[in-house]
Amino acid sequence: MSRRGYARRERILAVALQEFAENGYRGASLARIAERVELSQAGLLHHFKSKERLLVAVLEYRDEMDTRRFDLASLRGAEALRRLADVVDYNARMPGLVQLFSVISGEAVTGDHPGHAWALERYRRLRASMADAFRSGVEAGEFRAGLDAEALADRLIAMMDGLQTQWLIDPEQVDMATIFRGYVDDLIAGLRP
Amino acid sequence: MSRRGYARRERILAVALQEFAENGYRGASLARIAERVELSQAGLLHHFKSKERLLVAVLEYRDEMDTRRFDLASLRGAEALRRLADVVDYNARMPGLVQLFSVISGEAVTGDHPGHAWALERYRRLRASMADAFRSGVEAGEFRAGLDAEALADRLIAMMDGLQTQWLIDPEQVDMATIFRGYVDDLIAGLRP
DNA sequence: TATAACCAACCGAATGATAGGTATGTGGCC
DNA sequence: GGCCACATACCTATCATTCGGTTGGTTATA
Repeated sequence: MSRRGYARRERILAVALQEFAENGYRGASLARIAERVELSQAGLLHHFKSKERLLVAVLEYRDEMDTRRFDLASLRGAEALRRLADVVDYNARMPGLVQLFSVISGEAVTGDHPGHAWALERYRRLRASMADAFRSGVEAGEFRAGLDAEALADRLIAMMDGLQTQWLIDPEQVDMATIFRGYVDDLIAGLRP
Repeated sequence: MSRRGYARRERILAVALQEFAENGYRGASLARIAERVELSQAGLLHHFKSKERLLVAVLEYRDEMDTRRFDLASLRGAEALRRLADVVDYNARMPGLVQLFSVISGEAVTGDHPGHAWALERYRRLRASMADAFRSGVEAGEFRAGLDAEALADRLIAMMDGLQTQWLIDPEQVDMATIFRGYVDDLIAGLRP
């Protein structure tokens, strides 16, 4: 891939991210994306062979950015939870990213959706990572023994994602970042041995 | 409206609910809904003048069923929270209803979506209702004074909705009802004066 | 009781827009 | 010269919606 081609792909991914976030997978149109990148539709499909592949590429692109910015898996105990609250803080300043995630994972509950595999994988990875954090917190004496790490991880993820949806629908009423941090703080306090 | 017409409308609403749940608003097609109701597309549009109106009718239809089944607003304190856990129990046996809600509120984060007003209204009503429950719990001496009723309500709704999405995407790993009840029980225990 | 008027409940066909995707060609950079 | 990065042109499918009708039953009137 040439330098020019590479730059174009980045452009396409950025625009497609916005369009998918705005309209969902089904609602987004290749024609509109192409127009915004100043390309013909066929030209767009030269870079990504189908709409489905474009979505997958966008999701991977987003995941890659996230992983680079926050290395959650390497943290343990309360520190991991606080870092997750940092992620939410960051997201609160990036409504586009949150909206992409929210719209796509809403659509992707259907098994045949092209984003389904991604959503499933993301949940499992995040759940495993947070469950580890709870367990390592126990080992470190930070959290009381006997906690249900998987259930706590599920709750944490549900809280994060649920607040995102609420915040997107009603941004004036819902202070996502503050509420999430409040939950995390209460959780840490409640788990002390 | 004739008896026959009324029955037809009910049929349409039931089928449309499934289709919107399956494919979202944008992904659903009037042609397919009409086909399943054994009606021409024009015949379908005789009963509901546009796709948008059909969606709104479906959402209202679902809300009405819910309201009839669970009268959340009249309950107070811990009782209201436990009743919400009952709702989640019930939902766990009705994946279609949960999916409708999940898909539509995912799509409806965009302001111009025909379900946006519904989603906004639903959040605000539910938040007010649950915040009241927390406050009345304080008055009854069930919960400690000084709690942030609105924030707790937001958390509760986020938890419920977030778990629904997780459950739909990964039903084998996520036991929505149990996890939610666990959260509610912990919450009630943690709020004791 | 017969009939005229009306209306809900449809249907078939057509509309214009838009969808994703393909086949074929071409200009420019390495 | 060869390949990457496109464009033009085109295809078929599907979309929501509209129009102009036809039924069959109900209601009001004479």
